[in-house]
Amino acid sequence: MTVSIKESVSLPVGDLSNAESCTDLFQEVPELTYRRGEKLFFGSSFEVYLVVRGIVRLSSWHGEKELLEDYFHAGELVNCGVLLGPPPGNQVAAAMTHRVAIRRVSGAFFRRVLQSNGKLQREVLANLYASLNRSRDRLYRYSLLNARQRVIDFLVRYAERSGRRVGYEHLIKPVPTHQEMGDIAGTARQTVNTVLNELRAEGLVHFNRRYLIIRDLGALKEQV
DNA sequence: GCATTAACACAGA
DNA sequence: TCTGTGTTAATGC
Repeated sequence: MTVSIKESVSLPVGDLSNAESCTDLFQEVPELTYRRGEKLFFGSSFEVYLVVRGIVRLSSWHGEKELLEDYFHAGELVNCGVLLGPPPGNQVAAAMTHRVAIRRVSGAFFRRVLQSNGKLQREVLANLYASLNRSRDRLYRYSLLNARQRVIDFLVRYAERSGRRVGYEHLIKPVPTHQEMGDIAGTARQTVNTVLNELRAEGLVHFNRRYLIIRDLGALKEQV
């Protein structure tokens, strides 16, 4: 079953066999925007998505329970696996931040371009490898870290991935909600709140609804 | 003792 | 006024 919330898949035109980067494949297709929580797809998707703005969360459903598998920032590709085999069928991709923009092309089109472009093949492999590593890291975190450490680990990773460096500090803006941080860290939103307040009391972070500043990323890392 | 669940207050739409 | 979020207290494992 393929169900897309926003239909109208358009194909890029022109010769892309010499494309320098995977993002080139998305240049001709229109940008689609999503509000927080809105679904990019559910069930199976045979398309590949480029995140242009915001964060996309990918999760899978197992009966009544949802497992957050991965999340993707601007510039990253979602659903790359469809280039190598059929999608699992129980996945949901949704906008995790306020305003998410993506572009998408069909997996079939993507595969055609890949066949004659070794550079893009290596880029896709690197992308899949990075995703594999994130999964392995998540397994490590769930089995070896407690809730507090997982929240801190999330902060460090998030800051390094999409935080802005301001002098010795790191600015996270906009701030994910405690609910979202809890989803990613695998804990309750109340626990996230408790940990953040402890870190604030220790002078390691400063935050409000609009932004979060990590005073000392190094000191934070040592707590994981 | 740690983490989740419950309960409540508050802010923004 | 309603929904989502932040905070604190109670409960369970």
